[in-house]
Amino acid sequence: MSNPKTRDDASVDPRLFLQTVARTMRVLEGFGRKQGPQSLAELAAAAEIDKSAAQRICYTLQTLGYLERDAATGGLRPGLKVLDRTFDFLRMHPLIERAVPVLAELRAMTGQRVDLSLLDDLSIIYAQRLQNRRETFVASLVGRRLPTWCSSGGRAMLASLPDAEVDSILHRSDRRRFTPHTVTDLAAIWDKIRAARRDGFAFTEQEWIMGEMVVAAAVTDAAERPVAAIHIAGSLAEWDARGFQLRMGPPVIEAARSISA
Amino acid sequence: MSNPKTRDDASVDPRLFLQTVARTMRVLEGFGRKQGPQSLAELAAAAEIDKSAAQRICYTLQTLGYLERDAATGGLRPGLKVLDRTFDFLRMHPLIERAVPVLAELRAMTGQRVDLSLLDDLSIIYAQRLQNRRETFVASLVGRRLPTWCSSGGRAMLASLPDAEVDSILHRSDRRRFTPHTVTDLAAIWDKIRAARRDGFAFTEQEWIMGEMVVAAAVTDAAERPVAAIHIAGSLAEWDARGFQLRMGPPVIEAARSISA
DNA sequence: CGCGAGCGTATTGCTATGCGATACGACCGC
DNA sequence: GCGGTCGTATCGCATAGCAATACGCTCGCG
Repeated sequence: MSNPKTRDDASVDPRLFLQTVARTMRVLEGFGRKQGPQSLAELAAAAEIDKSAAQRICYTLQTLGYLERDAATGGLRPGLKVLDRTFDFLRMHPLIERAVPVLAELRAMTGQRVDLSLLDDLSIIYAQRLQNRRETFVASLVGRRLPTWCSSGGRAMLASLPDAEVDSILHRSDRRRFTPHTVTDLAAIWDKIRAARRDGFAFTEQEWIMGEMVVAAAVTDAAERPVAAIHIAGSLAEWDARGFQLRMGPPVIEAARSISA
Repeated sequence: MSNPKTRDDASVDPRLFLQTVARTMRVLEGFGRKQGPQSLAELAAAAEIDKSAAQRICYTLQTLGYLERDAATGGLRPGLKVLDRTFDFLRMHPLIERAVPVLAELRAMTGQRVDLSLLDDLSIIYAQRLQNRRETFVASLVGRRLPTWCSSGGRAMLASLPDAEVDSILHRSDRRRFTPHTVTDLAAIWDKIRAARRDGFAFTEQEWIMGEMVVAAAVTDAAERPVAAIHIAGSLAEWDARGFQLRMGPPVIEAARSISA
């Protein structure tokens, strides 16, 4: 996850870098791996610190509401305060507030599921999701990461990047197969990206979830760099691929354009 | 926000409490107040630390991806990594994963907006939101806080608490008016809570947003304590209050029961 | 046109703060 | 009932973080 926005590890100034802060964040990041509440020892191991340090950090985080004890198991899990930070992130983000009404309108107009994702180098992250009527199985939550190289939004954003950066991302990505339809071949992915450049939107079909297809268009900032993507997802049970692109392509392009800087 | 789960300030053991961690979190909490990216000095002031400390903390958080520089203004705002913590919170929470399919089904069945909120003493926090077709103005995001005393979900959860705790929450709350219909009188609120105990769900009408009414039922844990609430929100333009309660009351009760421990 | 207030950034020596080894009691399963 | 592992508590030491200070920059106001 060596985000270009994130400072490079090599260039960290130890005079300004606070070990305690880094350890604290590593503790909070220890939840990514396993399901269910974690023990103090597990968090210590995940953060690569000893039990004493984990004890002090967890005690403090718990005091502040960023960790909670699970009533059932007695283990630790992220606390409610985390959602306050989520809210701040969404509120302070230059795109989100502008995007929300546009997404809502897009969803009302198309009747499909509409998502907003943000680019973070090798991953995209869902920041908003507006589901459609018949979607009962919503595995995706705010904060979910998907690989840039095989998601529709990711490909749309790649299409707005210079070739060299696309190559860099594709080469650093772990291009494993998620469904039988995932396109993993480099040349084939490049074909898809060129198609997205030509059409103004990317299209993927069952590359992540079977039965699902997605059109997506990139949102760019003032410097014309892609920062986000708008997705429209539909079911193969209701649409054929060609008709879906014809119907959803123009609105998704227009929506993305309208919130670009 | 003195959550009962949060350790009491008085009983903090200074031997285990890390000042640096607390300062770091106070910096991140500095975004709550104002709109738009913050300067280093503003964050320092909000966290009540000097510029040096803020510099070290912000440098570290930025390195780790929890803060970002805003491209336009050069100011600071919460970073993408925040959404990873959101995802962890949602994934690790004992209720959320069980709740999501139930909420989706409820939304499909009723066609209304459906929310899941969590109780945090004087506030409730939205953890999931499934909007309805015609909702174009979605001011509410994940992490949004609403007052417990005047929200439908909050009243439903109050109804599941012993009288003494209800009194405590009501008295510590700032009961200001949000719309002309907000019920601020203590005795009147108690009437509403007793009605919720009788009916199994709470009902509010235009107390937070004009034109909106909400039914909500509490979700309880193994100890029968309220931890969350399911809301169904509808528009006065489409329903009358009585009909809405008759139609939405039973399904919201059933949904809340099905995810209670 | 230039002055100064405010910003972000960089450096330093001091000591309070966080460190990690250690120890204790509780709980569980082999 | 006995190791293993858990969470919790204690303590002296040195290092990690502290606060003061200084520098250059950009605005906005005079």
